[in-house]
Amino acid sequence: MKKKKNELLTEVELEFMNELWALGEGTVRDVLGRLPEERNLAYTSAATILRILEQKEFVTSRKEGKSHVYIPSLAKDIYQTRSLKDLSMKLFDDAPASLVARLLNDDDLTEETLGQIRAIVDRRLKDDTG
Amino acid sequence: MKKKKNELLTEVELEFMNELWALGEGTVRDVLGRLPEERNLAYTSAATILRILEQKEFVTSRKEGKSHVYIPSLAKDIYQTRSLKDLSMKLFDDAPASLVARLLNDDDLTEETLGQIRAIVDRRLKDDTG
DNA sequence: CAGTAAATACTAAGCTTTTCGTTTCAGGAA
DNA sequence: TTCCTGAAACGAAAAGCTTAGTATTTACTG
Repeated sequence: MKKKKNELLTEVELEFMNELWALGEGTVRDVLGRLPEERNLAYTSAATILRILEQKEFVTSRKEGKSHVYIPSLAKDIYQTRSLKDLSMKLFDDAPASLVARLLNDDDLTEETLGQIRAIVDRRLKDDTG
Repeated sequence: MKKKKNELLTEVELEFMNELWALGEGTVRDVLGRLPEERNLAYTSAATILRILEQKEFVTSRKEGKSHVYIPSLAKDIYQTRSLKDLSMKLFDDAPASLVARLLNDDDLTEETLGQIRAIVDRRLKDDTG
């Protein structure tokens, strides 16, 4: 009886969702138009991806003229949380703190980013205790 | 001339690497023995995965008696950093701070985890300035 | 050496993902 | 209505992932 739906997007699905999230909603042509020049994906391929996304219920669509307009049915922030949980589980022994530790260890982090992160943590702690 | 190697592990590859990282090194049987009861994977399947990992150069092996002992050639922390960079890039507009923000927004976080995260950030800032 | 048990190598089937060609369909123009 | 255009639906090829069966090799035992 375990339905065990796979709730994670594939690589290409994520690529498309990112464009839809940025657009709010859009047709096949809208999304295709946002992909980088060198992507060179056939129109029918893009249409297929969106149809699959709809089938998997990551987006819905409505008819407008002769086109379909696709709308994300999953908010980006929800999906971000889901992905982080998945990564934390699979690669950080389910310990979000060690994920943060690893992130902060990265030498490529700029001072600015570090400052932002501190601010975020501070704010969260303030909200919590005050 | 772009080599564009795919440096990310697949789902099952990661499952196996996790066991090898925990073990330090191990044979097919060692890894298989660490998988959960209900996984029920054939010995030959496990052997295939490890062979693939070796082929993709995520592990090396040495012969010991009649078995192969597999050794990670990629450290877990390196791979953690790589994965975080990938996720940050693909889902957080390349802004690690927004990744942290999302992580901290998660209601499931315990007080303890929050405290740990603050400590980690504090420590990192101290190291940096002092 | 021959026999046996355990491990590896080989091969392939069955999925899923990614891509796109062909066909079908709907709406507007002649 | 018939023709044309742009879009969607369908089907399927190509590639990669997961699983496992069969064949072969290896190392020990008598």
